[in-house]
Amino acid sequence: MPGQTNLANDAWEALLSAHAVLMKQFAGEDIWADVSMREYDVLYTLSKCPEPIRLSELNRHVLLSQPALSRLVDRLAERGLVERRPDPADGRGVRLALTEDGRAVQRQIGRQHARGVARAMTAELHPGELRQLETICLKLAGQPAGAHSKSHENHETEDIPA
Amino acid sequence: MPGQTNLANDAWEALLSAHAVLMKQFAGEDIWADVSMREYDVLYTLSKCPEPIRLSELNRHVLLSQPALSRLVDRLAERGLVERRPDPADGRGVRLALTEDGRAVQRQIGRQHARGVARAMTAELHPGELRQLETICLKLAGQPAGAHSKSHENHETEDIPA
DNA sequence: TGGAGATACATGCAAACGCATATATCTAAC
DNA sequence: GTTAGATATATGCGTTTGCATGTATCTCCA
Repeated sequence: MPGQTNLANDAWEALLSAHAVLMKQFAGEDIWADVSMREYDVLYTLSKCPEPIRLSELNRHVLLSQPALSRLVDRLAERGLVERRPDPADGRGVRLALTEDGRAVQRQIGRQHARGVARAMTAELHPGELRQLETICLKLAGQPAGAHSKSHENHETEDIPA
Repeated sequence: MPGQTNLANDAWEALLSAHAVLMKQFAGEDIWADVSMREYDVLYTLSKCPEPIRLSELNRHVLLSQPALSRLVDRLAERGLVERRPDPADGRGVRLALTEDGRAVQRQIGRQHARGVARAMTAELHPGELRQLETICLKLAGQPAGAHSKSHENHETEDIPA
């Protein structure tokens, strides 16, 4: 069934292309003086966790090798944006959470970044397409749309992905 | 209109998430011994160009800084996979193309990678969704679906994105 | 024509990355 | 209770990245 194959590969290429174009656009946003996009990605992920999470869990959401993430978190901790403490339940593990500063920084950058994201996305897509895109991508990410595992329902205008 | 904003940001987050999950999956594919994924991305892009292209043009398709791409191409050239020659029409520029070796390597890796891509994408999405995804992502990438600028119509099972 | 500014690519250098591996802890089987 | 193997994170090290900037060429207008 090479038809399916081409269809799938064309879709993946398009996704990759959209990702690259938008990332470049966002990278040019001039709001990354204090915190790089990768660092923001970590801060954002942490901001969505109701409780401290493990490094390995964080690593599932961030496209970095485990050592690279470990050291990135180091730097954020040294800057006082993230708190890293041993896990009482597992001596090997660490538990990571935003500090107050970290949360403040995430919100501040996030607010600005969200405008850029909304601008870029709504410029090309109408609401129906945005919903289609979300649904499809959630499937690809392995968390089908119905599965809103916990919180995250309808914050103000909070919540801004990287 | 914060409704649109949330919609847009949720869609972007989903796209980001899908990208990360799939990239990790593909990275684990065990076909990247000779050529890294980033290098393959360059080889693939070049493979789709009917004629040599400029570094700056290539850079529009690859998520790397200009100096990083310049050096990545250097390495590929040293390995004999890419040919880099001055542009007769513009003394500042270079023109890049795959060598025969480069084309062979791209095809070889691409063939295997394409299977992984097809497997991952078709596992979660049906053909209609694949088409929707492609259409939407092409809009985001700024090359609306109708605009198939040149070749690229219906090769065998050729054509495998990174 | 000539010179200011823009553009294309390359290079110096510090920071960040990935791979391999070390270390510590946990788990489970005996 | 030991011990073998798995898991979570950290560290050494060579490679790659990005930023700032350098060099060469092009463009355009006075």
